[in-house]
Amino acid sequence: MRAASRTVADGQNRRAEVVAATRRVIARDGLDKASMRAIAQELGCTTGVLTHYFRDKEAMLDVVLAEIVAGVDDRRRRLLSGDYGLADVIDYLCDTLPNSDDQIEWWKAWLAFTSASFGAGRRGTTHTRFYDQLRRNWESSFRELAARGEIRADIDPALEGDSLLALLDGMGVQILISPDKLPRDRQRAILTRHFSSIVP
Amino acid sequence: MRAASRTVADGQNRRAEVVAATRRVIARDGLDKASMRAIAQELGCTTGVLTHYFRDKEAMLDVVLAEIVAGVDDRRRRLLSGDYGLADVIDYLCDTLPNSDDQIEWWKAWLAFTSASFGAGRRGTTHTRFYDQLRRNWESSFRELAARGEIRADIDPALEGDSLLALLDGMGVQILISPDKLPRDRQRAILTRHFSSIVP
DNA sequence: ATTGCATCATAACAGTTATTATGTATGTAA
DNA sequence: TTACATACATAATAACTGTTATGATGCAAT
Repeated sequence: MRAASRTVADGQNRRAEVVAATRRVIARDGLDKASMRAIAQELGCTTGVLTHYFRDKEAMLDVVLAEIVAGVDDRRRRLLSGDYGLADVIDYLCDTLPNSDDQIEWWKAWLAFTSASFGAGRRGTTHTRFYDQLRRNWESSFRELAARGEIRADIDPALEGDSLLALLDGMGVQILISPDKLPRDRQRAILTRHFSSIVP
Repeated sequence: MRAASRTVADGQNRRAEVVAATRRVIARDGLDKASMRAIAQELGCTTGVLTHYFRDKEAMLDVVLAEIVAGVDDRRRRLLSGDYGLADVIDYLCDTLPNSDDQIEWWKAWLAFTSASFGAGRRGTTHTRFYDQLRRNWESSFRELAARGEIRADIDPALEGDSLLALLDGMGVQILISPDKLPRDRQRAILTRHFSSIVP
């Protein structure tokens, strides 16, 4: 009945709409409040839609988590296009941090999965592998920056990657908890201070 | 009946036992799995004990959260006794990070509360106030270190506090996710690098 | 026209949740 | 002993959880 109000080819997007609604509820109300009925209500339908496009609730959450990871990759690929300096990295980091509504949603959902992954075993590996990948990516980026003379040549790329990853994660959490204590210019100051020891 | 196997004056400690069991279950199985029955089973009793000493489940969780905050304060007070240098701060930070079984439990529980506090509003203020306090504490510590000549005199104490707080939080999360990627010596390396720009 | 498939709604199911009320020992004080 | 509060266990309750089965609707092809 209500399907008549939808356009055709919606079936393709319908699945993505479910995922988006799921992520929205998780970010707004928390992972524990993200029940099938709550997600369905967020989308404006019944749970029949969810069960039609996904076998399990777990399958839904897996896709949400996968999209978060893919989103980080996408933004990072945009940074790496062409020659980028330390200033570009700082700009990229500020865009990645939970400043915009979009990023706040991503970060909250990601953090919800993170704390939930401690108990469970299956989704925990997703986190370790994702962070391993981020570590390797940053390491190679710092190696590249050092080779191009953007930063000092005697730095330890792996150590720089680990340090930045930790700082970034911590800043994200702090911003989510009290955004007004850590506005954009404050973030830039922290990042600039962090990189002050590796500028040539 | 089973109360006969307990000693007298237990009534005083019994409440603390409930809190400890609650924290244990949260750290091991996650906040969502920490049901009244699960906590009671962890303690080896029924939910009657829990309802006897606490009005709500929420009241229990509040005490758990308060104990975590108090634990951080206790450890910090031990650091501030007497003259402490930058090396002492690094030692303290390594002890605070989730390296020991105790600290792992504290950190996991804290992180569970953190991600859960985004949706709810009541417990969220606990987080913001706690972090504000940490921020102020670190700021004054850095000011003191600068006055004593342990670190450079031209640093920004508030910025140093914010930076360290973020880095510390991030390192804690990273260690919980993949402890073998961030062992103790690696942690020390990151902290040493972090402080390299403020040594005299 | 009819068959069939995709897309949902509805309802029932068993399980789990926190909360509450009630019962039952045990110890203490009068 | 009697009276009473402490310290639990037990059980019932209503609400909520994910999953599943069953229908209903509309479109597309035969």
